[in-house]
Amino acid sequence: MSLRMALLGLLTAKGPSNGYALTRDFAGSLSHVWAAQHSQVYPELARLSEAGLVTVEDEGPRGRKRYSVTDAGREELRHWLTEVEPSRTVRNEVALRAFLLPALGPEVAARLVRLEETFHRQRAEETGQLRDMLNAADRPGFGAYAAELGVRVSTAIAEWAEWAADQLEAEAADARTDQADGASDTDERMS
Amino acid sequence: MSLRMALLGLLTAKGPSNGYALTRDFAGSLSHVWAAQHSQVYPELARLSEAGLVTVEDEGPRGRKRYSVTDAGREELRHWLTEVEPSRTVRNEVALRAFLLPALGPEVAARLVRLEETFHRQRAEETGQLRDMLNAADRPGFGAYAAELGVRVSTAIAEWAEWAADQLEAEAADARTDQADGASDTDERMS
DNA sequence: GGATACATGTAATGAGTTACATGATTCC
DNA sequence: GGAATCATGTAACTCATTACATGTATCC
Repeated sequence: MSLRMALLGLLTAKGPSNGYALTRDFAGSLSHVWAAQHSQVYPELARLSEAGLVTVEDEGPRGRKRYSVTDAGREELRHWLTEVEPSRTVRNEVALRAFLLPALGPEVAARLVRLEETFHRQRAEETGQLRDMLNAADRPGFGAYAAELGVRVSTAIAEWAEWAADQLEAEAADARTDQADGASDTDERMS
Repeated sequence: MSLRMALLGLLTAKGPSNGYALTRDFAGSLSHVWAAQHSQVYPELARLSEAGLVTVEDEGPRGRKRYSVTDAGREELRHWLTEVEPSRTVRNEVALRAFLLPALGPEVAARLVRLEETFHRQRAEETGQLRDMLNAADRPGFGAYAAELGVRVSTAIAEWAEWAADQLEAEAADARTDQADGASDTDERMS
């Protein structure tokens, strides 16, 4: 359902477009929000068309199809946004890895988390630039709220990673001094 | 792959367990990290067992099977955490809805975003309590890092929602005064 | 004895990924 | 003429959801 709505939304936001361009949008400005490959986009556009939520305006150069939203499509999007309870199911690999971290020794874990920090600092930076571009554009609004959200979430993750790495390094230091003291309640964790 | 690793990780963290209990973990402490239903858990445990990454320790009361991780399973988890590049594909319905917000009028959008704020403030609160419980437990570590991440991310989303709602309400107020002034470049957005 | 929680599975369907396949235009 | 990009599709497979199906122990 979400992909369907993403497509309706993109076509509402940008006006008529084709599958190829929409796929690029998923790889670009939408990439921190929703992912989709062309192999998913084309069939879904066909289904939307069959359902009367979009229409093929015309066929251009290399078999290119310009889709645009119909009134029914706009209504469907509005309905989904306002009436349908958001799905809150989370499936976040970064968080899963965070959960599993203690299965590793604190030193290895700290190193991994530092990498995570770098990645998310960078993502926050990039998304911030995107947001600034969107705000400067002629038609802000679309994408700008999502970009702001992206910046805030990436920053929060980066800060968590920094905190976690500090914790883990302290833990590693403790373990070392304990060992030096000959205190040996043997550590069962994997190294 | 992630579900597989989540199961290996849970069994590493908690020691031997059965499919029913593991499914409850996904609904509980793991619910803000990774989702899985029992219909996914049981077959995956069977596959893990066949691959020699877990073993059935014994069969209890109502056909209950106690699984525990093997050395091969522990090594597989370690390998995945340290050597396999994390998948960064994002599919976040909250963010998608944020992206699509401007397809609605600012007043309706503001109302929706306020609901979002409430939800995430609550989630942050709950996850914070979970984190405190985990930190007080005899074997902290597992889950505690993920819970801290959850608190920070939920808080960031709640703050974004507050900010966005303020923005949208200001926009709505602007639109009203414009209209009162008779300035009518007609608004094409859906209400 | 009846309700509830424990416990495990399968089947059908839908969503998403990767790989295969093809062809047209444009840029150099 | 060759490479890159534009453009659209399908097929096989994996992952995930919802619904179906069944039976056991425990609590009251």
